[in-house]
Amino acid sequence: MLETTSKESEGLELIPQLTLDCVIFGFHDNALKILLLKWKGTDLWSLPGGVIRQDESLDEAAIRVLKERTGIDKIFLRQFHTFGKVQRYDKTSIQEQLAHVIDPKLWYKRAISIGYYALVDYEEVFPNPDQLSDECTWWDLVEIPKLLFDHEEILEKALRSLRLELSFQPIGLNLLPEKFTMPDMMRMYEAILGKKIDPRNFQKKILNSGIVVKLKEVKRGVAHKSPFLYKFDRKRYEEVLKEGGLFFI
Amino acid sequence: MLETTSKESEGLELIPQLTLDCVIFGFHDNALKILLLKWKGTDLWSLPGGVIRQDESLDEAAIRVLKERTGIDKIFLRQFHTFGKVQRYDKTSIQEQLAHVIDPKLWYKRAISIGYYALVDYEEVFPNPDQLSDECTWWDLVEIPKLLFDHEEILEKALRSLRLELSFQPIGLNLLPEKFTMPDMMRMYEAILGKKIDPRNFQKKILNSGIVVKLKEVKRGVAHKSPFLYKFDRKRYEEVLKEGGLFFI
DNA sequence: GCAAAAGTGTTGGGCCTACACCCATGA
DNA sequence: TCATGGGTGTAGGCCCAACACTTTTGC
Repeated sequence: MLETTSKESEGLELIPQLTLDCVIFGFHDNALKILLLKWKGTDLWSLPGGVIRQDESLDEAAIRVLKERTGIDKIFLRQFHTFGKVQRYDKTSIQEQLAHVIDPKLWYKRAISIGYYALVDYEEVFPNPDQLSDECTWWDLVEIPKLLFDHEEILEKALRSLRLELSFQPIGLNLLPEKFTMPDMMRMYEAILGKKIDPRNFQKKILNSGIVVKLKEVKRGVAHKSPFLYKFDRKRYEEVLKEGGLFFI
Repeated sequence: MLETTSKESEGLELIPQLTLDCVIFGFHDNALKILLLKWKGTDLWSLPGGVIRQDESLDEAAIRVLKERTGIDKIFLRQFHTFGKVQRYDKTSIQEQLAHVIDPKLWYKRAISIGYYALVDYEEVFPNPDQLSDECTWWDLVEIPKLLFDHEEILEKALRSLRLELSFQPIGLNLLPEKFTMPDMMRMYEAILGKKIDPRNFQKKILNSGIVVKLKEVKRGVAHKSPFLYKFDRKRYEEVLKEGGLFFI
């Protein structure tokens, strides 16, 4: 999270003391992944973030940040919380650690940050560092390093919100590729919820809801039995979303 | 929602362009009520709101606003959304309508507002207008007048969030008085959800959850059969909250 | 042929829904 | 005594959870 005027926004009018942070979720290798930035010349990691211009809405700012970091612009995005404690973290320590990147005098005395999370198709993302970082990398949820600022708290809350949303809405259209297998989808749910699911019950439930349709193809080239492919039925998916159709797994 | 430096905060350092709006829910006469302010010398209504001081957290600011309007300081409070479109409403029109109260030159060109909702015990509230309004009054949810700014949208979203929360958590400890009857509680649920509930099923469900205990008293002085009184079992209530115990009605 | 993952059905229990009549009280 | 709202039980269905073996494929 940038809490200073960054190079990319130089000369543009910004909303003072207001920033945003994005928790970008992807799914790969049967694990939930999160996109993190490594600060230049350090081994310090944080969530991607940005500032808000006077001429863009909060949602537009979040979309811009996501586009910059991932190359994707059609994105599932949710604002989940605004973080506004007076002392969100130890600023002095951060200023020292990042003094070689940002002049300590440029930090706001206080910043409020709006938290967004996004679900993206891992395969379509081209991670792209910003001017203050020299790496933008996917991290497995269970291997996340220590994060700067209050980003562990933000991540925690994003994950809780995602799990809640998953509990009463279909999710996944944005996390999975166009065609996917039922075990893929199930492992996505397992990764998000952090628990094992019974494959028979899962399949019944998903098929009953009608949000996916079975294709007349199987996935070839994988070892063992070839799994069927499915795709989302977008119309039905939207319907279930609108109904607020309960959807506990 | 104040979008200018108001008298009450004169001389205090504020976070620029950031405000907060509160949807304060109460329950009375079997109806869900909302606290609204009438702007001085007008018949224009809006939600109570305020600004955020540099030395207070967002939550503290919300608590301060609630305390000022209701006199209550132990309050059930939820941050539910941050509203940040570039043009949240027709500013020119608002500036004209309120020109006699606020110098049009003092308005921010744009303000972002953090939405909170609160559940309070109607009986304990002493509604108290702020410096810019001459009335602070409860309104029945189904009789709400047109609201200024984008406050109808904010109210709408607050209600959706409240209903969602009601669906998977116990609620009501803060809306009902110390002792209440089962029909009271049921009508509170009906008022929030906007639909009829079967009294037998409701009672079973609530008693099963263990969040209330039956007292050895009945409510006297009401016409017709005397209903039993109940009170919340706070310990069990907190437990169910933590479990995230599902709680659909 | 063997190892690994995919695919698939049934049963029991609990929970939710639907539904109607009697009772106590104040007026 | 009457009108009004409070209090209460049961039966059916649906959904959910638990559970294990066969099939297919690549190696």
